Amino acid sequence: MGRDIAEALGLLLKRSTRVGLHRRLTDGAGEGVDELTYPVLSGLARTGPRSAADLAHEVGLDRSGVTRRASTLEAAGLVRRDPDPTDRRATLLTLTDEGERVVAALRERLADHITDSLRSWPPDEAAAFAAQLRRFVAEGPFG
Amino acid sequence: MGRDIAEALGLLLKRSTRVGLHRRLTDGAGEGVDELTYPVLSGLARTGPRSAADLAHEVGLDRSGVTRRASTLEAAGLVRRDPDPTDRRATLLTLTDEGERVVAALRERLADHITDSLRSWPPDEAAAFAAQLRRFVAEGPFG
DNA sequence: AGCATAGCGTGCGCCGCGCACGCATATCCG
DNA sequence: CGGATATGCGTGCGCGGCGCACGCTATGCT
Repeated sequence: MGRDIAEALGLLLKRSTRVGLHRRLTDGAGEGVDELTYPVLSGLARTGPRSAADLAHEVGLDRSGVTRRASTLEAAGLVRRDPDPTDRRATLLTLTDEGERVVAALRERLADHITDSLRSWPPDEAAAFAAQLRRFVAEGPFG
Repeated sequence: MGRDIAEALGLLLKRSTRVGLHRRLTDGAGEGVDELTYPVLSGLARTGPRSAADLAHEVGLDRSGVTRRASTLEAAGLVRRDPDPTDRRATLLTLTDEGERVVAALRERLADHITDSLRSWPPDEAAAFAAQLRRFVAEGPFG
């Protein structure tokens, strides 16, 4: 039964890599945001202002990569570099209002997409599935 | 509610990219198989012998990439290049017995991993979740 | 004060990837 | 039946992202 999940997961991932989901999601989403910068943007929205090193660990990328992507986003006006008030070495990456708006729009777009694909499901089943998926991810094998 | 799924999916994907899941899965799995070659191996196991072009479309990669990865796997003795009997231009990529064994072992390893992480779930809930996940992927927004 | 440590940005080298070319074969059409 | 076009394959090339390491600044500990 774990085998069923593994198989479904495999298929899901096959279509959801950077070149799949993130590329399609961010296609035509404006200046500076693409399949590479999106994870940074999204991670930042998820946890609020964070240091580059923190974000790097979160995204599973090298710190330098996060820095560079953040610079792209900064140039596009979606991310701001604020000095950390408690540590003058650190700079906190923060979403600008525009950045917040963009990421919110993208998330809504994805959510709509998913909701739409669940149109034919009984509502209670869909809700149960959502809850279980959340739980699976939270407890899941990829913690 | 699609929003819940989207969020969970985002978290899931964040940890399941090539550098995450596939890397950890194939770590120490033997010569020639790593996070890059695994998708080729796995896709081949899923659909049987196929041409490189077909596989490329399946994996969402350029044909040249598939060719190169297949060469790696061939050198490791996991994949064989058979001439297509119906078309002398084409070469069918085929898993060797050793290749079958390796991919089976990897899948079992992943399945065990997942099953293990569902230990605390009521069995019927887990089964229902597996079925729903399969359905979601089949009908899903990333067809 | 002084040394070890942590955070940041940047230059460098590696490597995967997409593009395009050349070659072999197959198919189509006159 | 034969030339033209199309398809499949492997490979060379250039681009670009990424990890590593360096230099710099700031911090903390003794």
